[in-house]
Amino acid sequence: MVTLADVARHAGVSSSTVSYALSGKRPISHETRTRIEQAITDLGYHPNAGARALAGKRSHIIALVVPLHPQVHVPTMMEIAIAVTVAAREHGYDVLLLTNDEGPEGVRRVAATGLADGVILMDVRLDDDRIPVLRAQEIPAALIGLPDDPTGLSCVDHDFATAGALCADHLADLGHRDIAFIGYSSGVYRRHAGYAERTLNGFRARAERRDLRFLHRPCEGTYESTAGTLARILADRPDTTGFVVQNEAAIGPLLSLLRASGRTVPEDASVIAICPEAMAEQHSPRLTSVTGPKKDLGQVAVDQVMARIAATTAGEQPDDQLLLMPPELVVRESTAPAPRRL
Amino acid sequence: MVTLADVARHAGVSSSTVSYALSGKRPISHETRTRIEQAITDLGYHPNAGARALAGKRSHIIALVVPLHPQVHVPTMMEIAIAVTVAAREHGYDVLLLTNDEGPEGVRRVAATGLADGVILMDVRLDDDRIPVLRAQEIPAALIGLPDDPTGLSCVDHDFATAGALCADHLADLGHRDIAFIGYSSGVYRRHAGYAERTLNGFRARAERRDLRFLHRPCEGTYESTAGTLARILADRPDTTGFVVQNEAAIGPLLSLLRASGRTVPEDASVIAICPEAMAEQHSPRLTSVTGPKKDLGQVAVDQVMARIAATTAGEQPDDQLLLMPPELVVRESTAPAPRRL
DNA sequence: TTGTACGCGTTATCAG
DNA sequence: CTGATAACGCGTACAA
Repeated sequence: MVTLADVARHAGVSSSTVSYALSGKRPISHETRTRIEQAITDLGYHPNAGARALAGKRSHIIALVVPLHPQVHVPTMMEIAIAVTVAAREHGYDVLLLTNDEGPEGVRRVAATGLADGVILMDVRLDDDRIPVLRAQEIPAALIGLPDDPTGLSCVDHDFATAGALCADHLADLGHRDIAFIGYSSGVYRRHAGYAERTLNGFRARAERRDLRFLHRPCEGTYESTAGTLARILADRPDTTGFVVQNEAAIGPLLSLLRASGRTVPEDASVIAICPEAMAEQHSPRLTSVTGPKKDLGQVAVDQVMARIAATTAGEQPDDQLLLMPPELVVRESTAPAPRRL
Repeated sequence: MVTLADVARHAGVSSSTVSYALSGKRPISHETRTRIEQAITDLGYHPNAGARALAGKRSHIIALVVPLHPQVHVPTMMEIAIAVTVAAREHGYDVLLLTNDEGPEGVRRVAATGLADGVILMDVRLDDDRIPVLRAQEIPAALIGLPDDPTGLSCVDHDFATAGALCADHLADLGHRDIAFIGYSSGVYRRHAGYAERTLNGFRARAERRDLRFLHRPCEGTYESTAGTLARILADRPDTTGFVVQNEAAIGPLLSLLRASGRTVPEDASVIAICPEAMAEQHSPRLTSVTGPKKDLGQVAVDQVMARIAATTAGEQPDDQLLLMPPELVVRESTAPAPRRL
């Protein structure tokens, strides 16, 4: 293995000079700098990560904790994970993947051993048991999701309440009066996943203000459960003309079932989905949707941890950030004015 | 920070004794062992990862390289990633997530800096440019996928050729004569993703032996592209009664479209999917499918890298493993004997 | 602008 | 069974 000392010898300088040349923490004359660079490529030097972590007290690694049995949409999760990884690299950081089966202990472990300089938590529950660990370890952290007490933490999430409200407004504007909200499986609501509750609350509040009658139905998302859900909705409220879907998996089945029941979208029924754009574009008809912002949550979370790491390194108290990113309503082909009552 | 020396002092032993007590690399008397354990919990000691990596020459980290813009099914990818992470933990290893936008350079980087002790590559192409790097760096590696030259490497993948053959056999056994194979988007075939080609070849060979007439059509998987694909198939071969689908995204649309065209599954048309079991169960009717084995590819890949790391550590030449895991045909509700010709 | 020298926390060798 | 002690490779305060 080629060490920094080897490079120093080859370039005829001291090892500290090489170190500083690499870190840029003090000025180096143009000449010695080029000699050092030459030596580095000649020898094929790569700094040793372990030694760097030991001496520098920073591992240049952040941990990303992903849910083990994701109730959330997996591709969305993966997209965030990838965005985190790419964004971290731009800060010279690598990403350690942790699954939630280690539980809070996993977070404690990577923090206490110094394996990670910071942590990003996905799929945060309102009362999340990993949060006390973050506080106790005083490790820089960012949450993707919103716990019920975010003090001392940086958080980022979609503004799901607004997303719900946008759906209600859009359907109300089109003259729909009876709306069905098809949500995630009931387990998600029971687990107190914040996003599900917040969407529903935002929708409910706006729906009431706009004098909408509505039904909320959890749904597993399989074809059969969606069929059951839809049947119950139509039995309970035959006049339902507007559908809001938050369960990505239920979208395909729902469209299929509406068609099968003789209802044409959007002439007989309007459907609005809370989902990524790509998914909205993929269906037929293309779906009117409420979608998160362009700038990825993962990217924001990385910026937040980096800010906290920087502050901690500087001996300062990092300040808490709380970012709820506004969603956008994109009108496509699946919503239209409510049909006239017969 | 609590160090090993602190523990030693507190327990009244030398630091080397503590180190050995933890690693188990030499016998420790029961009494001192308990004193040490006591001290560790009293002080809340956690070994420092950087120091461990530096002194021990092993980081206890493996890198997992995931595709950036996955042409493959994302949930399947995520499942593998999670399986890798869990399996690695059981060996005392953590997983570093690398995306492919760093290209071969990313692999070089983590290997050369000693950040990772081993590498697992996903979405391996037949002629993959990361493989030369693995060979040059002599880093323990396992590939999920099959390159055209696997010498010096350990590989694991589904036996896609057999999967294709099983599909052909099952439909032939049921008396179908005209089959359509709906595959991944054409880009996948152009990229020489081994799995797509191998499935098709396996299917083709068996289909010819069984005197089947068949059509292969790439498909993007959106509702509209699937509609186009199906229309072309039925125009070209109106007598087609059997469908093999390898594109997960196309399954939902295909079922929907067959229904819309007045064809009942399985009475008028049989559909067999090459996909995970959960997905096959999710559709209506539940799909006859060819599915990978229970034991996860990720788990196997981890075992393979661990074996190579162990061999390398012992100064031995690791032996190459090549594991093609046999798929299973599960008959469900979507296939039936071919309809009589009218 | 450059060099010297020490410390980071563990592992492993060599004595006892 | 246990203790000293020398690496491991790099960062940085201090000195020049």
